Amino acid sequence: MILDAFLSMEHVTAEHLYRMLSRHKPHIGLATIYRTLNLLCDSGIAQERHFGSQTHYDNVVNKRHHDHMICTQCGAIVEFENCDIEHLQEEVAARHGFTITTHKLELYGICSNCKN
Amino acid sequence: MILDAFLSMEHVTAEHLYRMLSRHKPHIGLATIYRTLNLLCDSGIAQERHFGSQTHYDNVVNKRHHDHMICTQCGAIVEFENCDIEHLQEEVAARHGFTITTHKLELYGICSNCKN
DNA sequence: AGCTAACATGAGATCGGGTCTCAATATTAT
DNA sequence: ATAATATTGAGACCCGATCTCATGTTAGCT
Repeated sequence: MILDAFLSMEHVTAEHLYRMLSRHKPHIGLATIYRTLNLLCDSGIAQERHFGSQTHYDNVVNKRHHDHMICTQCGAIVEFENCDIEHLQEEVAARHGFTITTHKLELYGICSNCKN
Repeated sequence: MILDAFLSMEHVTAEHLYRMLSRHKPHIGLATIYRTLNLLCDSGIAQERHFGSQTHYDNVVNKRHHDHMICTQCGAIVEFENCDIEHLQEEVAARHGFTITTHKLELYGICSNCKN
């Protein structure tokens, strides 16, 4: 159930899944949701993202590496890829003798919908 | 006292300040440290950074906008500026009709010291 | 100096995400 | 059917950060 619900959306919080699932299964526990989401992360199906106070779990099935734009008004999350940025990051790191293992790039702002 | 201690270093956590200051002032409270750090943030002297589980407070007096590289081994934090990356970010955002208000770019990896 | 109103402090309670525990339940293998 | 193993849910617990409130400190008046 948790896997199905998770796969049906792009980004979700544990709380959100909990609310969704407890409609059909009233005694589901948050612990199980967190446990399952952690399993999904371990298996590479999900990835944790820390945009705000709550952890978002990103469904990365069939997705390549990408970064995020987050609308601070409606919470919309848009994904994007940009090799040029990645390349520049490597360049900066090399200049400091640094070897990158992971990185985090998040753009916060107002999405096109919220401007109108 | 808190301001002086804060200004004497580049990045610090509330806990770290607390341990430093309580050596000379045993009854100092964590609440006061957090309150003061929040004031410094409001006044633009400090900026919060969320690298790990604890909030780091970045002393931004006389600093321009910059991003960070964090060594996952020793915890060293290196600052860098890169206009090209910023520019590409704006480009990506514009392509999605997005107006950036802030962004977060963090490179995690191994610093030159830790490689030896 | 004396008085008061306004503010700052510290100890500990509280909050909020997330994890852990453990008894109960479900699954699997024999 | 039985025993061994794994999963679940309720609630306790953890940790960083914030809030509360009684006490201390400071500033502004006279």
